[in-house]
Amino acid sequence: MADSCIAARLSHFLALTEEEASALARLEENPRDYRRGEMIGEQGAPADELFIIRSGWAYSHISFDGERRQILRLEFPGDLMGTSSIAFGKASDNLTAVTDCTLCPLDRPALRQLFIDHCRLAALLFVISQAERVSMDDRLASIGRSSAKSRIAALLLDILVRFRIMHGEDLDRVEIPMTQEEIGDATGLTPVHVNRMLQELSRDELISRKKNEVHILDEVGLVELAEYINRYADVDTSWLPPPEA
Amino acid sequence: MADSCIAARLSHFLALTEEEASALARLEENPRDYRRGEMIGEQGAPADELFIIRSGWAYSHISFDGERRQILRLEFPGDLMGTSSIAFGKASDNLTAVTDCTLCPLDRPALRQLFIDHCRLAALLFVISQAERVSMDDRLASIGRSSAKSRIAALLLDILVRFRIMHGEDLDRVEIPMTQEEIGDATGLTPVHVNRMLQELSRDELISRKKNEVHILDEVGLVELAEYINRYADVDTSWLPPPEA
DNA sequence: CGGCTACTTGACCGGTATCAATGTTAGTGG
DNA sequence: CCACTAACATTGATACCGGTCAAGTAGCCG
Repeated sequence: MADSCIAARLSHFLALTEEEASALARLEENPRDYRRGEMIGEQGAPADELFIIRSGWAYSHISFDGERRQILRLEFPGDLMGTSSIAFGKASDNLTAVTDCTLCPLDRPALRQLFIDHCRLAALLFVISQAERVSMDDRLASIGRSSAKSRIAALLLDILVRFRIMHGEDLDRVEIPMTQEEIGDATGLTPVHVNRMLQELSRDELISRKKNEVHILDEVGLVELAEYINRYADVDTSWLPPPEA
Repeated sequence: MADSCIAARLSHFLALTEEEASALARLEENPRDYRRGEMIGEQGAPADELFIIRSGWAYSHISFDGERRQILRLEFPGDLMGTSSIAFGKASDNLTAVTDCTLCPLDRPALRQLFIDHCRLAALLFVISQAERVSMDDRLASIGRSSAKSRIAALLLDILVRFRIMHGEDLDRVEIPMTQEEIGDATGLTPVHVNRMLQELSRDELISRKKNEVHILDEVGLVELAEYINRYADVDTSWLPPPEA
């Protein structure tokens, strides 16, 4: 099987059949490249594509009066982006490339076919989307009810934990290619204050930084500070329909 | 057919086949009553039920150290609560009755069977969960990036717009049976500040209040202040798999 | 009537935003 | 290789929004 990002991602939750893996691989036939900072999709534009990230980072965000904006989700290799446009004809958010990245567009008919042919994968996508929703719940709680320092800690942990899905459990450092302004847009803070909080986290010896790389020194301390709950650890796939053989 | 809450809800989005409707009807169990303030489900508890609200208000919330908490979603009649427990064995949030209310519990194992037998319904649930996610996106943006007054305005508008679905488009006043502390838990504010902002909205003649009833005086002004986007436009289900019959 | 609970009001404080200046790094063209 | 530039990161000074604390008021229900 040619390397399919989405298959690699899903197989962390479930042992895929040969059939399923190749159906997924077929979704990724026409990769498209975007440059750092390039806008992939725009709020309000008619959208009948989803994207699977093959490489690079992207994020979805809502912007207000042109200045303020809120980053909603960071999207990593293997993630399925733009799923909100499944429910609406129009995109509800902007998609922007954080780094140069390669995406595999996938149109709604293809997804539909997947739902028909591979119910088990459909159910798995549903489960994953619930997990994402729960993690949005946690972000809402974090932004609504905790301090700037805790929010930054929560963001860092979320990135770390999600990277571990692809890179192994002993990962303790991540290259974060976002500007501090972007981190602020994700956490609801100003860039200046992001900077100060990162410094405080370093001073508290919870993390250390070199260039864009963040090294997690005291994960337990960070988890406590952020009141972080790792939701991906609890995903339950035992109830899914059986493989179709 | 005895009135099935969930079939009624889903048929707002899609014409159900006879087969599908009766499969849904089989999921239903006896309605259950809860009193104002009663906890319906608890964070971390094993959860194998979903609920459809037949009457009353409820909300889901996460609580932290016992004091602080964040209300995630307000749930009104017709809403499906507890879907995150489909993906996890355990509830990720608390469910509490705002008013006395009547709920229809749905059996989770039976819902699993539904995924196997009726992929189209599974896809529909997927779509609905995406729509909910988009509305969470808006709340995240509101809480992350706007002022206290705007957040209150956004909450009021959201309640109003969702009530209109059931009570008609010319509705301009809503009875809100929440305490100001609960409004604070929904918007990430303290009860004291909620009070001040409500008074400011009144002083600005955007709303007026009598007891718990809020009268929307200047909807355009509120929408502008909150930068509110009404997402409850038609959900697009045109791409779903065809009925199986 | 008393004792809740929720709402209201005022005084004050602190965390975060804002504004502004400086330092640092990467890229670009000569 | 260096000068120039443009982002981005860092630092400091100050302002303000919303939090905290505390006291008082108004309903409501026994």
